[in-house]
Amino acid sequence: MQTASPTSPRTYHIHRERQRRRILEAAEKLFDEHGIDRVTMTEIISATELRTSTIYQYFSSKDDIVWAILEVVLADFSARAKAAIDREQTALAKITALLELMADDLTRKQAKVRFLAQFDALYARDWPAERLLTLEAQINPEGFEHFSRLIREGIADGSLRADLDPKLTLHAVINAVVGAQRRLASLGGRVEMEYGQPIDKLFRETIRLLLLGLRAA
Amino acid sequence: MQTASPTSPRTYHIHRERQRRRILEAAEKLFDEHGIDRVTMTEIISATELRTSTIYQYFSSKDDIVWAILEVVLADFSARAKAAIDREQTALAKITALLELMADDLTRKQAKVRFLAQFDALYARDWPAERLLTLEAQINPEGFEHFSRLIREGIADGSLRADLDPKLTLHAVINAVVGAQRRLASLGGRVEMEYGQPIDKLFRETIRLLLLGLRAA
Amino acid sequence: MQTASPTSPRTYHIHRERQRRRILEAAEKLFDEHGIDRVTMTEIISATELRTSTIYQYFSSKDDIVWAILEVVLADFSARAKAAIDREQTALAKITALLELMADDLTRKQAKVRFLAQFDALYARDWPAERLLTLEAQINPEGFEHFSRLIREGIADGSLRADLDPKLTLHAVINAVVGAQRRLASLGGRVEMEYGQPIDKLFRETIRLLLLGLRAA
Amino acid sequence: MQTASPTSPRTYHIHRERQRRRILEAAEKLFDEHGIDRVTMTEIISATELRTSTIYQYFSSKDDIVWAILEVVLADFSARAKAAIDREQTALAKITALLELMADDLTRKQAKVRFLAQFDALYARDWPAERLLTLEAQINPEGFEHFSRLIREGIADGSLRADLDPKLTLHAVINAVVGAQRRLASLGGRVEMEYGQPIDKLFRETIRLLLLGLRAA
DNA sequence: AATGAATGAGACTTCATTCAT
DNA sequence: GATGAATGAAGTCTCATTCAT
Repeated sequence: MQTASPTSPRTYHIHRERQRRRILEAAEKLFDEHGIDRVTMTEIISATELRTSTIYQYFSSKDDIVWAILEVVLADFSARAKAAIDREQTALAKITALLELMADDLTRKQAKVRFLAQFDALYARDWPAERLLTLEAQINPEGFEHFSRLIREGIADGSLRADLDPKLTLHAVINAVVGAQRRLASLGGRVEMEYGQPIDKLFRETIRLLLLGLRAA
Repeated sequence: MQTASPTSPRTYHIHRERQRRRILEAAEKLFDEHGIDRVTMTEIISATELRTSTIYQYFSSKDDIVWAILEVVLADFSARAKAAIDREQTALAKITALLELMADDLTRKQAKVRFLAQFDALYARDWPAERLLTLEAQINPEGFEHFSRLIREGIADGSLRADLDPKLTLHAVINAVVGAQRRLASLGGRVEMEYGQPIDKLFRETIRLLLLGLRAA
Repeated sequence: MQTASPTSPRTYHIHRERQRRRILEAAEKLFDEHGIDRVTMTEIISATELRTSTIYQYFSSKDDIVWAILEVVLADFSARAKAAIDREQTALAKITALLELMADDLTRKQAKVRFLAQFDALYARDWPAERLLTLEAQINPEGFEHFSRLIREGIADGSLRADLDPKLTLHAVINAVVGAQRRLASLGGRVEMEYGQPIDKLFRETIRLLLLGLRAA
Repeated sequence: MQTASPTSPRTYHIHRERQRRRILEAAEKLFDEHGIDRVTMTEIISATELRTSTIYQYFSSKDDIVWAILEVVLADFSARAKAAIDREQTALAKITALLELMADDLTRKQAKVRFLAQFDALYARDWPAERLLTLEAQINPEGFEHFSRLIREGIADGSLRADLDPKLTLHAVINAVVGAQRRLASLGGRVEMEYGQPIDKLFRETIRLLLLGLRAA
């Protein structure tokens, strides 16, 4: 697919950016439909209407594409999470807002959650852990420090139980919620078949119980 | 690789069973070390010291091997779960026992949990959901009926909060706990790196919070 | 499939013969359904309810089975052909009877004709021509001598054109008729689709024209 | 095997076409020497001096190659047949020309005839009949209509017997002639051994008799 | 006579990626 | 920047047959 040949450096840049995005979108769609590891470069290429070798001018490998998508998805979530948290006052309200955001995403952006689930599974053994840490640090420079602080604030403001461990509790909650959310997104219709309950009801019940567990008596 | 030649029909059967198990064990080990989808038949074959064609006399495909392992793992867990639950009296105690069993498995049988995590991820899009349902039905004929009953009993015996939904709550808990457990097993050392906390502490904290959420006030 | 263990030599023989026939029948059915070369030993074996290695006690190879079937089919046809020819007086009537027998077989024993077609195709490059010649000599010791004689008789009795070549004509006719018959049997429904005419009408028209060509004016 | 590197789009196309033909020729030669089904991809590949994966850039499967050869062979024959027929005036002369063309092919292009014979035999049960019909329609859009017309013309111009059936006769003749021709090509030397007559004499005698049968008295 | 187990020798493809222009 | 051609390296599975009992 020939695009009008660009002339100025400015046009070059715009063109390149558009192509890049086109590739990413095609890949994301395919990843969601068939699973990351079951999508071949050839498929991405034909969905993009570029030629095989052209794509390698934009991304140096299939992994590169996956990571580029991850970056976008994580950055987007992180920004929204920050906004949601900042809108609230008490620590409990902040945590609640965060978890509710995840519930919304499960309903409204299920494909993206599924992508993250696949990413975890596939890459759990492959990457040097640093690569993800670097990416996270870059997106969310504060890191997990934030969590400890939130728990301490909550104990202080009386919204959370006093016996929680600042360095542990919120990590445990996040892990469980992320695990639950991604499992539901991955299994999709299968869970509903097995459990006889819609995905979002299940997830919201999980959140409710965890918050009950966190809340000061 | 010639094994001592069997003679009677009885011996035949024993021999066959032993070979089968040998294959399964080799495969399981490899799956755990490199990930189900990254293990090739060729690798399984050379780990088994059987010839290619011999393996196919026992299992008709790689998938077949995966499902056979799944069956063993699920059956084993199911039996232990039943035993653990039966030892307890109140509903809360039963649920606690179940979750604690999962914590034990995470510590002591991490490889198996990781296998299950990979299975879910890989097969989420592949299998006809029925295949798993059939397998589960066969292993645990009672199915999820049990969960509803447990919640009802717990409300009755005063060990659980009165506002729980028998058809929903325990399913949500199980999904969250399974999601958390498998995520921890999959990510392994990476979680510790990221969260600065050992896997089992994180998981036990998750359980503690959920039980707090379930418990009658 | 265990058959009551035979005791006397007599019983042995009967048993062996029955097994042999069972194998042959199963194979012939499969050959017709899927094509000789597409049927595997495994399929024949499971159709027979014998064990893999048992079959090799009866036939030393797949080829062996094919040839054994061929023998039966050819012998049967040869016997009927001889009978049909002997019933007639003039050479033309004898030839007509022979061709009509082939038309009957095309209609009533299409599967067998198809088998012969496949045999020709498959074995055209494989066997030492002698093997077939030997078989034919054994079934029909007179061989193609017969044909020359028939033409000569026909010229003498005035039923055939005088300008026919005893050493050539009937061979040409037989080749054409066999070619036509087997082609129709192989292509089956496809010919009807392509030509819009039923198989046996096509074949009988072929015969009619050839006989018109042979007949004295 | 690197071929002189192409440059312009024009050159690319020529290069591609040449490679394609090279593959087809190598395959056809092998098919003729050993039989379609006994030739493996590996053999075709090493005959072509291309790498495995390169071949698959040109043809997606062995079947694909077979069909591509078929297309060429049929198109070539069809063109020559049309030319031969168009050169003649009476229907009988046209039919004679067609049959004589087939006799020439049997002598001069025996390998191609053998290919067709094998194709029929091998694919008789496999293809969706439509695939061949489509191919034929594309090569010879007029189809079998032509045959009916020829017979009608011949009856009108007095060159053919009046009692022929326009919808049947020529189809029957073609089937017989094709059957005879392919059988002779397939069995090759074997026929001569069995019948003591050279292939082309046998075939020409067949034609002569059929034409005698068709001709007005 | 029957049979369980084993296997050598391949068959057909697939896929991410690179090179040269 | 775009692209046509090429490819190394695997990967999964099949099948007729034999051997030892």
